[in-house]
This record gives sequence, structure tokens and C-alpha cells, in this order.
Amino acid sequence: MQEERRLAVLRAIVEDYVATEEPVGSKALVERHGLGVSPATVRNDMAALEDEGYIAQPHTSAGRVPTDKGYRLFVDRLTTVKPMSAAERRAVSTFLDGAVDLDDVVQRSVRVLSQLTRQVAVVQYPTLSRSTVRHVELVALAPRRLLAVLILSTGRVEQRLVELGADLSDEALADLRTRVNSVASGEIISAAVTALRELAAEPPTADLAAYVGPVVEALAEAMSDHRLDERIAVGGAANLARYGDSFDSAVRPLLEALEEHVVLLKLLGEATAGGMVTVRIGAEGPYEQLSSTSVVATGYGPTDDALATLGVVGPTRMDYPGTMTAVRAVARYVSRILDED
Amino acid sequence: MQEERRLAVLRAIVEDYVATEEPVGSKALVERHGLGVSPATVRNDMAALEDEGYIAQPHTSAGRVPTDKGYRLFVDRLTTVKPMSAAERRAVSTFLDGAVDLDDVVQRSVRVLSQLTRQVAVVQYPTLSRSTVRHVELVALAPRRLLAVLILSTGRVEQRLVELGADLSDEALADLRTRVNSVASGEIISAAVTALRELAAEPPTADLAAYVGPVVEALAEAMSDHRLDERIAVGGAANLARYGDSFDSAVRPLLEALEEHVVLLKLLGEATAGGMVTVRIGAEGPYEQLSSTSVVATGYGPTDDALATLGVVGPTRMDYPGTMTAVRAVARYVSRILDED
DNA sequence: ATTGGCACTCGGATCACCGGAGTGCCAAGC
DNA sequence: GCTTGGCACTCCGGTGATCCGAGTGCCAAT
Repeated sequence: MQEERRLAVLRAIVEDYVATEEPVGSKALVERHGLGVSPATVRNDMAALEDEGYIAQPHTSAGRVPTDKGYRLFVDRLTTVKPMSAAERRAVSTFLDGAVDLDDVVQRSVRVLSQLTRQVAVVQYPTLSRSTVRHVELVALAPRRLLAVLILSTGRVEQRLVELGADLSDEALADLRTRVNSVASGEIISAAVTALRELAAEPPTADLAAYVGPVVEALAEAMSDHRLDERIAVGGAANLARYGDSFDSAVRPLLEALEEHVVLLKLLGEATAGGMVTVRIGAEGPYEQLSSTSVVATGYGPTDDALATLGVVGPTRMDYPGTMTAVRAVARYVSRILDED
Repeated sequence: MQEERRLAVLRAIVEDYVATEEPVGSKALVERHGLGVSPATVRNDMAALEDEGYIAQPHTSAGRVPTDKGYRLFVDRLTTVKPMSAAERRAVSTFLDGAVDLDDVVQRSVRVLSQLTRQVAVVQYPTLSRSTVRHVELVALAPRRLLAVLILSTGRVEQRLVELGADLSDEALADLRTRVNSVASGEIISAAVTALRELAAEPPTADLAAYVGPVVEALAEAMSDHRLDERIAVGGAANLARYGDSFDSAVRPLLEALEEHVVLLKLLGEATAGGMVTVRIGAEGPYEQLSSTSVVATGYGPTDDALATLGVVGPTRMDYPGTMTAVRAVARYVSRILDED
């Protein structure tokens, strides 16, 4: 069946090109891979593949190079999952296990991911929207000023200063504290916000009417602070130095993107749950200038639904199978760690 | 006086080389700058400058290029302070004035500095060691667990969970809170740590003996957490794309350094107080691999003694006067902003 | 459908060549 | 004693010309 062999040829081309970074010709192909046909046959297949847009030649009479479409087919149908070596696996787990807090987990993830893939790694901090409120604390700093401390299930702590319109008694504070916690603790952020707003709309006692407003507003603001959703860690930018050719055209926009966290987030895309790894190849992404870079990403988080996204960014010419398993593995480990505490 | 003219020649060489990125020859030199002598004279001066090691020729019969030593002399003696344009000044102040909190101030500083200098900007977060304790708050979360919140004069807030060996009464907590604040509030970090340790060593009441230890330890640990001293923001890495030539040799190690915050800190060097800008040229720095990059940095902070360091990193071939004024200006603005609140 | 053969293409390396910018030095001039 | 014009020399960098080889497409044979 020649259709089958054509795909084998495409796979071989992709693998060789990724390994050598040079256009691959028919002869070298039959030598390096054990497909039992002659170069001429392969040439016919290549011509067909080129007609269908899976490969292209940079110049007449040069070898073939996969197109975005070719990579896409490769990723979708030709990838054989290659497991990580035991050593790699061990390195990941021991390195990540040493983390002391959320920041550290993210930091270490970025590092290990970039080293594993030799690519630029990007890890989004766990999103607030999916996490739950563990506890709310209200602390009187002065008669008319208090500190609202918000502790989330992800381990993140946010605090806000609140100025009050009237002096606050200890009893009222204690009352407010219990009421706030009873409606918010254990709730998903979004649910907590609405519950708090309801509380503010109908103050249970006249005593509280003067305080509940500003306190709830401060908490709601802290919970939905969008700047937090945008927090991102980047690592392994030095790997960009391996781009070698096509410098100003490829690396510069990428470096710019890495500093624009909003852009980066859009690049990573929506978090995908359940161990699914998303691959965006070249021009499939949202940014024209990054048409020669691919993104391999996946969601991660305690349960099955993703809390945030993590992945790597690299040239379209990258080792997709290896990168995908690395991304998947790191996501799994991070999820497990976040689950523990 | 020929000595004087020699220096003028050196200055002209540096300026031209920085502007054109090409070795500068005697003829072009007399044309572009109005030194009223002939090329031959300049050639003699150049020969002398070369003997003294201030300039060098990349190849025989090419123009001259400044050496590190030449840049050093230029920076030390030949720099004329060039003030920023009114527009630039306005841009800096309006951009920085929009900052909402400490993080934002640092973030914006990095951005404005990198845009101003078209170089990689580095800003160290205000060091804890110089800041003072504004307030300590202790919050009971459970009978045997409390949250210690540390508020610093820089606006930074740190919190630690503390597990206690025995149940804590409200009265003891209030007592502990006042005692801790009375010895720590307003003190420099280092003084606060020692004062707290003394408190822990000799508990004033038997009641407190069981709690004061862990609480003080948590606070002291938060105060002297060295990871905080290492926090750094980097921006403008995309400017590295302008390096063009000498890529793997120069950009790669720099990208690596930018991720190693410890390295970066060492690179920035000690904070210098009082508006003094430090310039480290090429091999003067502590890292061999960064021998073709220079660092322009200065301390910044509310008063005259520096709280932290900020600066830019770029190729030895950079516009030193412009960069120095930009760094100085940003440091001044940031200092002022930190002073306000 | 596959394969060997063959003519053809074209990119990239090599080499010779040349021009021009720049230098060093020397002798003449102020 | 500087400065300057002149001059021979060097050598980098660009421009062609040439050549080699990898690779292709096509065709006829199997």
C-alpha cells in the first residue's frame, strides 16, 4: 500500500530534518531509514507529498523540508509516544519535590522544563478563578483601618488594606469575620465573590452596615484582580541562542513576546484538561510574527480540570514527540505536588 | 598642547564607533568632527593612543576601535553629561507615576529604563536589610495555628504560618502582639531581628513562654529570607536582537546570566549611593564570558543611602553618557516615588 | 507500481582579482 | 618640534567565474 509508505516517508523527513536541520534528499533518506525501496520510489512519493502541501523545497534541486501542514500531520497521526528515560523521570521528580512554596514550584517547573526540552519554557501561575477560598482573615490595624487577608487553596495569600468610614468595635469585627468566612470559605472564587456581594447588599445587622461594604469590595477586588491571572514565569531563554540562522526575523519577536505576558498567555492558549497536550504549529498561532515558532502546551492542576497552563515555545522545527512527553510529564508532576498540600 | 588633542581624538573615536559600529579611520574622523588638523596628525595621535592601549585595530590597515581601557578613560574623563530631553523626562515621570504598588513600580522602571536606553534593564527589588518594620500582625487561624504578617516600610508584605505547641488564648495573643510590635516596629530589619531574639530568650511572662519562640523564629526567618534579597526584574531582552554580529559568543552567556539572578546581582555590583553611577566595562566585570558586555548601574532608595540597585547591561560598545543619564534619572524618580508612600 | 538510468538544475564552496580605505613613514614646511 | 602632504604598502570585502555534487524529474524497462 503506497499511501502507508508515503506517511512513513513524511515521518522520516520530519525526523531527519529535525535532527540535522538540513533539507533531506531521497538518497540520504533511504540510507538512514530502513525503508526497503529505492531512492527513485521515494522521489515519487516526495513529489506527491509536495503536491499535497506537506513538504516543500527551499530551492529547486535541494532536499525537502516539512511545511506547517506536514508537521501537523506528523503530530496528529505519526507520533509515537516516546517515554522519558528513567533518569529524566527521576530528575524531574527530585527537582520538583524540593520546592518549598508555590513560587518555588513554578520557578522549578520552568527550569526543569526548559532543560528537558532545551527550549523556552513558560509556566502560568495557578489561576485564581478555579481555586477556592481557604480562609479569610480580618485584622484591625487601627480603629478605622483593617487588613483583609485572603488565603487560597493554591497556597497563595493576598492582602488588602481597608479604610473604614467609622470606628470598628472588636465585637463587630469578630462578627464580620465569622460571617464572611461562613459564606466564602471553601467556595470557588467566583461563587465567593457573588456570595460576598449578597452579604454586602443586605447587611444582617445594622451594626455591620457601615463596614461590610468596603471590606467586601476589597476582598472581591483581590479575588478578581486580573493582574494575578497574568502572572507567568519564563525560563530557558538562552536556548534561543541555538536558533542560529533566521535571527532577527524569528528571535526578536519571540523575545518581545516573552516580555509581554498578555501576549504569552494568548500564545499558550486555553488550558486543556486531562493530560491532553496542545500543539500549535507556526502560523496556526495568533501572531503573524511568530509564524516560525510552535507552542506545545497543556493544562495542569490538582484535579482533572486544568487550573493553569504550562508549556514550551520553540521553532517549528522541533522534536515534537520528545517535547510533548516532557510537557506532559512536568504537568503531571506539578499537578501532583499542588494536590498534596 | 597635543595631549589635549589626543584625548579629543579618543573621544571622537569612541563617539564615532558607538554611532557607526565600524572601525573609524583618520580621514573620516577629521571630517565628521571639527578638529582643525590633518589626517596625518590624527594618525600620529592614533599611533600614540594605540601604544598606550586605548585603541586597537581589528586588522592591519583597518580603522581603530576603542579598547576597554579606552572606554574607561572616556567614561572617567571625557564624558560630558548630556541632559535628557524634556519629552523623555516627562515620559519617565508620567509613566512611573502611574504605578500602583511596589511590584508595579519595579515593573515600570524596568520597562522605561529599557526603552530609554534600548538596552537590557535590570532592577533589583528593594532590599530588606535596609528597610524598617512598619508593623507586625498576628492572626489566630486556629487554636494552635496563627498567621504572622510582616509589613515593611517599602510596602512589601510577608506572611508566615506558625504552628504552636499549645493552645493560645486571646489575651496572650494580644499581649504578644503588643510586645512584638513595641520592640520591632520602626526598627531596621537587622535591629528588629536581634530585639525579637532577645524577647524570645527571656519571655516576660510565663504565659508567653510557649508561644514566643516559634513566632519570633517565623518572623526572623521572614526578615532575613535571602531569597527576597535576590528578587530582580529584567526587561528589554528583545534589545539583544540588535547585537547582530558576535552572537553565540556574546548573547548566549548574557541570556543565561539574565536568568541566574544570583549572577545578575553580582554583575550589578554593590549599590552606590548619592547619585553615583557605576560603570563596569567588559572584562572589568566578574565574569569572563561577559567580557564584551558592560554594566551601568546605580543604587536607589528613599534616602541617600541606597536600598537596592538598578541599571542596564549592554555591549561594551554603548552610548555611555546617554545610558548613564538615563540610569541616573530613573533611579532618582524611583527613589522619589518610594519616598512618598 | 517500482526501479535504474540519465540529463539537468542550482546552491555553495573555492579562487582570483580588484578597489578602496586605511596605515606608517618620511621628508618638507611652519 | 609639531604638523602636513605625499607615497608606497597592506589587507579587507565585494564581485565574478568556475566547479562540484547533491538532488530532482522524467522515461523506459521490469
